[in-house]
Amino acid sequence: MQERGYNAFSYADISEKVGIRKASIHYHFPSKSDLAKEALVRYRARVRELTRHVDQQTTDPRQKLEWLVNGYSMMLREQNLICLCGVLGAELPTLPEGVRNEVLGFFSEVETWLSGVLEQGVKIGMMQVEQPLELEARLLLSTIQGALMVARAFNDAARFEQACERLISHVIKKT
Amino acid sequence: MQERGYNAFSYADISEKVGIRKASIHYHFPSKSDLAKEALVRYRARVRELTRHVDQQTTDPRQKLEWLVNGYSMMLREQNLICLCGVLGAELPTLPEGVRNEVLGFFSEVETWLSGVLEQGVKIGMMQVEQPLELEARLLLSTIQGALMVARAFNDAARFEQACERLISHVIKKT
DNA sequence: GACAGGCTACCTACTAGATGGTAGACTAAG
DNA sequence: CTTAGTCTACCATCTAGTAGGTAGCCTGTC
Repeated sequence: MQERGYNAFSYADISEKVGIRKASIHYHFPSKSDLAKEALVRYRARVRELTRHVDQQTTDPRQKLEWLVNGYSMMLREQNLICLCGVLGAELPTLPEGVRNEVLGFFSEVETWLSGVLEQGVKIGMMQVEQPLELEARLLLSTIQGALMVARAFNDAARFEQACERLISHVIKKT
Repeated sequence: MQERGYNAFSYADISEKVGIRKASIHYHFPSKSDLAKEALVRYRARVRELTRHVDQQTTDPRQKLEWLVNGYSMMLREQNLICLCGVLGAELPTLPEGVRNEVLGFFSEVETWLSGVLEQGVKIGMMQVEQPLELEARLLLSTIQGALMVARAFNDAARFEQACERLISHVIKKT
């Protein structure tokens, strides 16, 4: 799903990969939207875990941002994958409502975390933002998603890293 | 295709919309990839026309960027559509090769144009970039694509405009 | 001017295979 | 004996794509 999107994977694909029959997968996930929803719940939990871990490991806001970027960067380099919600976001009008809501929830959650990081950076005088934090956070999320997509298209993970590095360095000015 | 992506539209959908039978569409576009390729050729031509028009209308590089952003913004507001190549980029691993190449070609072409605009801005002393123009152009493209996707997800075109405005104003510093 | 051949654009009817999903039997483990 | 998990076998529907036919138009030839 993360590789091919919601509309381009099937129960048969999964059946082949995990080695049990289609019907058995339907036993665990009655409908495709159940399956996708569960995948999203787990994906969100994983990302949440990463941000929590980062929050514990450092107080340096810039480093926090870089850690998130690094997480995506590794996924891109090692598995050629972009953000699950980036893929699904592009297919949004075709998704069942429950799935759509998970994707939107993910975006909101990440934006909220990013806002918090920026707020902290401003508070300790390390960053200087020029617009409401919320808008800065949205820009960060958008660029991450777009840069992942374009970088994978060109099979060039450096594109992603450079774009994020550039954005972090210059949109958030150090004083 | 621009709304739902490559994998979520069918000949039957088109047949219904244009009022001729599926087989007749196959007469004009034998395979789905032919159809998609042709759509991309025309989409690219449209965007190329826009950039050419912009190049003729103004020499102000900032205004040029804003015109491009405006083009997308209108598409988003009026038809709820994001960039065709943004949608297809997310599905890239599932696309036939010919289609994939058109998408990549589009990205390259836009990046080249953006580089040119930035170069001109630097030359006339209106902009000040801190990295190779190419990298700045890539950042712009990535943000445009990502911001379109996220903005449509939240059904909030202002998100797209704000993100682009923010990026144009601050990544490219006026001297 | 008539007529033959070819061409364009469409049609109906079909195919083989994939899709998400279900019914009901089997099996192993507690 | 129950139950969770798997299986085989099936279903209706949709998919891209094909075969073959037809109506109308253009063009070259007698």
